[in-house]
Amino acid sequence: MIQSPRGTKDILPSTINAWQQLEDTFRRVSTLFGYQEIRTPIFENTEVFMRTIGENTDVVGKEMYTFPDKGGDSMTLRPEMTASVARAVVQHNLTATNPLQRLWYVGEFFRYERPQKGRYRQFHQFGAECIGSAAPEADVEVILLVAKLLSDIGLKEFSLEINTLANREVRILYREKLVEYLIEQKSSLSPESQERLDKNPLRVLDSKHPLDRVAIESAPTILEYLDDESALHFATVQNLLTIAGINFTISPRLVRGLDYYSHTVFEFVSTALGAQSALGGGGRYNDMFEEFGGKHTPAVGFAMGIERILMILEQTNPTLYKQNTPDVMMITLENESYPFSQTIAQLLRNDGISTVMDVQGRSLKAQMREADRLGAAITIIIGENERTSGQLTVKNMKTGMQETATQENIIEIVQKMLRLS
RNA sequence: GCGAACGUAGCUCAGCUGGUAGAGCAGCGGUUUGUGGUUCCGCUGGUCGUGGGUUCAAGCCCCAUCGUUCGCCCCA
Repeated sequence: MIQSPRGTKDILPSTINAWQQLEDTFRRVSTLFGYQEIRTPIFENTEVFMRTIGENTDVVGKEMYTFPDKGGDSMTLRPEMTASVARAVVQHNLTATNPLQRLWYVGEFFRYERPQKGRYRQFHQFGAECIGSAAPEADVEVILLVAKLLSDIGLKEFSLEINTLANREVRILYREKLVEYLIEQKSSLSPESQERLDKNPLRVLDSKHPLDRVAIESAPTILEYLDDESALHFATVQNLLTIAGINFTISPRLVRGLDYYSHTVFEFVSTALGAQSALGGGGRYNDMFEEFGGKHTPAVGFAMGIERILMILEQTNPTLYKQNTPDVMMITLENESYPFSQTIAQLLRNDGISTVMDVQGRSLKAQMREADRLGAAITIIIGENERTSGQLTVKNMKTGMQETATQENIIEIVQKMLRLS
């Protein structure tokens, strides 16, 4: 048997309703905040991600789906969206007509790694980017959007963690200080972290390895090195969040895995998940647009993993998974009645009443059972009697009560019955 | 990429120290012939993940492979 590739999943009709409802919420909340949808290609020139995400990050180092196309160019299935959005904004010079771009997206992404719960090779993210503002108000706007989204989705068990990675000068200075400190402790660090010392020292702070815990606890934090600009930016973010009534904690060790962040970074963490606890996160990236030949454009954005959201909702909100049910099922008793049955079905459908009918020539009992299984609110029985007399039998499946109707008033009768049930 | 566990009917699982497979649910049909969801009865459905090997004999033992799960790494 041919199976779907490792780390990929079919989304079947039994769960599609939850996906559609989530997508509706994404669209609605994004629109509430004035964000507009953007769609970009599923693959890009590999360079798009190499430049922005950082060559020493795991995403680029070992997780990208990269392949040569037939012309010999290196292509990569997108592992995230921010780089693609930045590329598109520069390519179409969107900021020329409106220097502030509020954009959102939802789609599939690809990372080549070992699948486990809540982590797949093809996965789905929702995200938003606020492009063109360096102000802390933009950072907060994005966080408020996420918070509104989570609460509208019905997710309660999460917390917000924030940190600042400051501006470039501070970050470089801090990185030096941190490396100085860590080198003293090098022998007691985990092998992974010893490796990170050269490549991505900030990531050591985020290590969960027990060996690193002691060193991390007493490591200098970036908060001790903030200059006036960075400190003011971070303070304003905190102030605005507080005014908005958003609870948060400051985690000086939150650094995110990608190279492009500066100033505010944040993560929404589920308290209901295991190892894959991060629901979504984001931060400010002020230096990405130059990479694509655009002018300096400060921006802030975030992304959240849909599979993880669904994992939680599956337990807390099972009604999300309810499948769509038809309003009416036509029960057709013999071959001669099918044309009449079909005529009635079309009549109902043209009035916006979802209607199914038997297409297998099954028995009355079987058709009734199917109507029940599909959750049809109403059945309309058509046999020889109805066909010759023009009197239709309309049954309310919940109460079991039956009425008769004619072709002329059938819509009226069905509408009334639907309103009552 | 590393470590561990697990793959038997559509689903959840049983299957003794190796003797060519079973239950519940679901599906289909029936219960006096035009009424579902509850009872009762019957039926369909599996090259036991796949490919090798050991054996008179493999769902069970061995090897490989694919997949899943849980960790590590990292992240959504």
